[in-house]
Amino acid sequence: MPDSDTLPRTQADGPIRRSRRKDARPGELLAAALDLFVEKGYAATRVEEVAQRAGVSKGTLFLYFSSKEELFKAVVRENLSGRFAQWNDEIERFEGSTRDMLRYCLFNWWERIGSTKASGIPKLMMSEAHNFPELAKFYQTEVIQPGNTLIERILQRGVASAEFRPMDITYGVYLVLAPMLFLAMWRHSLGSCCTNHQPLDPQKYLNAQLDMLMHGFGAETPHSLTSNQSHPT
Amino acid sequence: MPDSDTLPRTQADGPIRRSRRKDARPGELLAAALDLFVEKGYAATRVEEVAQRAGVSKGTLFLYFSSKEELFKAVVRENLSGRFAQWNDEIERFEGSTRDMLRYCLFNWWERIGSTKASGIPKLMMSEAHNFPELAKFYQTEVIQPGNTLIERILQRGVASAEFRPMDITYGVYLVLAPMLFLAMWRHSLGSCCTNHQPLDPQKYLNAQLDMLMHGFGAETPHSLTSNQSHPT
Amino acid sequence: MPDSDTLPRTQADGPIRRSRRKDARPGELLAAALDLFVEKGYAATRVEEVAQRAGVSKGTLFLYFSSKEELFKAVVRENLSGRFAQWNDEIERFEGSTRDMLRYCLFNWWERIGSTKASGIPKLMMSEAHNFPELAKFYQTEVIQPGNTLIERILQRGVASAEFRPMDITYGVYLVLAPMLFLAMWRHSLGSCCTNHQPLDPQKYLNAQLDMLMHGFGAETPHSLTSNQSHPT
Amino acid sequence: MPDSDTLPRTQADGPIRRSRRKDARPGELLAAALDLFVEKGYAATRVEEVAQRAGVSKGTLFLYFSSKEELFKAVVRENLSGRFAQWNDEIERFEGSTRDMLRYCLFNWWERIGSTKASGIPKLMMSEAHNFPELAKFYQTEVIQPGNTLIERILQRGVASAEFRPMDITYGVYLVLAPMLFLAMWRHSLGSCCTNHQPLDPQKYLNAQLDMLMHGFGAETPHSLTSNQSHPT
DNA sequence: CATGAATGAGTGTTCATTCAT
DNA sequence: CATGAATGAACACTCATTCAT
Repeated sequence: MPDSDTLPRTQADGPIRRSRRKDARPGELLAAALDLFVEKGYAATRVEEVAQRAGVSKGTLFLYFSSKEELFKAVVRENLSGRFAQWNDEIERFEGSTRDMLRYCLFNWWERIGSTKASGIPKLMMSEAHNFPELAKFYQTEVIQPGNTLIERILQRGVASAEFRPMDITYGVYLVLAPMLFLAMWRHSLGSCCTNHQPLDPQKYLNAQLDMLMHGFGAETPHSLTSNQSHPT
Repeated sequence: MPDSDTLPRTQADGPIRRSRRKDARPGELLAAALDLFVEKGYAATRVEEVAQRAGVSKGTLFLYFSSKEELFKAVVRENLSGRFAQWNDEIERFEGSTRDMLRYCLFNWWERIGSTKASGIPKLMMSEAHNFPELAKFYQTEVIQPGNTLIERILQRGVASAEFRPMDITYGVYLVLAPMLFLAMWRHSLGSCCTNHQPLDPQKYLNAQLDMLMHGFGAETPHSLTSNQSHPT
Repeated sequence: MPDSDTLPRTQADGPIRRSRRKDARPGELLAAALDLFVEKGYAATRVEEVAQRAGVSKGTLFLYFSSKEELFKAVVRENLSGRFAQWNDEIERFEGSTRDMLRYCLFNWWERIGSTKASGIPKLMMSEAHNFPELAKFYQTEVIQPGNTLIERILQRGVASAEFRPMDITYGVYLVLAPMLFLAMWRHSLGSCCTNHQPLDPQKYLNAQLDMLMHGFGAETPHSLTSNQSHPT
Repeated sequence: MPDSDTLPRTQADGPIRRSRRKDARPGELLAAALDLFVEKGYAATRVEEVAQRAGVSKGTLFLYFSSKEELFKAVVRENLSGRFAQWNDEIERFEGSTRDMLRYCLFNWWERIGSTKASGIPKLMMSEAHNFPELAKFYQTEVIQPGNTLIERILQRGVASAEFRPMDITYGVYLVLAPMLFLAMWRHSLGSCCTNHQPLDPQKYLNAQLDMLMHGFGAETPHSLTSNQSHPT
């Protein structure tokens, strides 16, 4: 799917890449970089290893990305921030109850982000934000703020339609965000190794969190949607 | 007294002697290391800085810890002195509603762990679990499982007393855990830098989460405990 | 017309063909290279920048010059097209006092060489002579010696006509040469950056030097201190 | 001689070197650095080579000098700028004619700077000033300005005592400076290779220049050609 | 025991050079 | 002929680790 065609290019489109016909190279590099960044962290990832995994030389990498930092930013754009435009669209076009919208959002996030390697990026940022303030600021602007705005809209819609009770939206956002980020972090850290007894089924986890949110946000329906949390997908 | 210095060593010299009589030095080193590892992550922490903060030379550090990796492991292990025994006691002795018990637990955790340096340990584990699987396993058994058990007990008490509706306890635990860990990590990473607009007031955050849990867990009270979220402390 | 392309090559292919029929390309490259070598020095000049300024690709540059070093040598050699023949003519035809001749020479040099890009060549040679001894030797025979001879003739003319007092011509040449070369180098280096206060007006500078030479060379001066220059130490 | 004790330390005294008893190391490094910088230029000199020539490892060099740039600055301070204090003293204490003072200065400069490797530094700066504006600014402040001031004082003294005729001091400085710098540059570039025919005897050269200056600066000469310096073009 | 000087492998980045198209 | 994508050898600088004192 030509998702990337609609990506909003926030920077001058990669200072280097010129020819359109051979975008395979940057793509492979971005994939390799995502893998390694998520696996080893930003600092511990060596650019040469990224290049090797993409099957090119170190010099070639710098042909497409002017620095390690730009490479990372490109990874974030490719996997996270570049998708908000589409998501905002989907939210705006969504017809149905805000509860369904919220459910749709969570499970959609899970499918497109949470269950993929992309969910390693938030974990990475949490781990390394302190050491790379430039990247932290970038992430703040490109991911956190759009994400928060997205959730805010949903909550405001719910409050406006009287589905949700009035709330402090700022902390309402955290009520939605925390479970998602926790899930992402868990999968990429403690959950991925040695928690073999009870592997935390994401579907069940998200259903539980969603059920909880419904009750918490719910305005009048006291003990309602506890039955059919099954994910429609 | 250095009696043992004159005794013939009957055991093969382990690479690092952790003599018990002078724990002052290792203690200061471990404290300094905790600070720095939490603040900057494993890779970005320089052993020299750890030594400086502990007031000793780099060489001395290596006298006590044979490598940076060993230092890191020691830091994590050292800070896992189980407080769970005490907490389990407190829980068992607790008289009052399970809702109050839950509230007590969260705010207590915040005061004793979340708001202190100790909350850096979970952050460390989340960040570095991938690179130190043995430590992760250790953390799993020493912290995760006891913690989960503690929360499980609370939930089971609530269900038993019909305060909480029946639930899948396994995922109920995550409903409680996720907001706490998210708070701890957020404060140590993205929340501490460049989120200048709204610094996430922990009290408000925990109240919101608690309110949410109460609604979610609540069995019959549809719109109840929304009044007294004020932290008793 | 590419006739020669179809002819069998009777000579061993030199690594670089410098065909005369399309000197446009090498010419532009040499001009661009001169600019950049003078401005930034040999090491700091990137061949890609040279190619860009000449409007061709990096690969094309290497089509004409087998290496950066060869390019540099070509730049220096190319710009040593002896103007000395013409100057010698002018000097020989010059009618007037030798003082005027000397003045004419200095200001003429300034106009044709010193103030133009050509003054970059002496700077290049001074800067890089150590790294390119062959070039230095070449420069020595092609520029230094003819130049010295030219100045020698002027001085000898002055001495012959009794305008100048007798002198060791060899060092008299340096008296004329030093100020000129100093001016050329100064403008291309320290004088061009950060000497913001007083940008060294070349006219004034040359006038001052010339005035000095006139006094120094002047024959009639009564109490010339030419006797005891011996260094006291 | 404890020259260095009187050096004005313009920066916080070398951020690293702490123990006073082992200054051998920095000294050897500075000597090696001077050698190589002069021989190969700033950019082309590899710090590892400096370290090797000093008999230490690359890491050790960075123990004493925090960067290549600081190393270079230290070399300049050690060999040039650090000596102005002493020279200014000598000038102020000098008793005798200003002509003798000027002669003393030139020959003294030759002995202490011109004839040593230190004279390679001005050449180096001329060659690389464009590429390292930081260094150029440093050199401007630490060497050129003090040097100019020193010469200005001499000239002003001569004018004040009526030994020298009135002059534009700014360009008078260049009259003194140009021959010295030319000599330094010549020795380190074209003069050092392949000019084997006539090796430019520095004593003779300086005497000739000095003689010239004396005549040029001389006050009493009756028919000074100061009138027609106007450029005929 | 404690030090801190010394080390050298490793990291991000640059750039002359090559070569398939 | 001309291109520009690809390369890999360097380089400045860092930092965990060692060891003589």
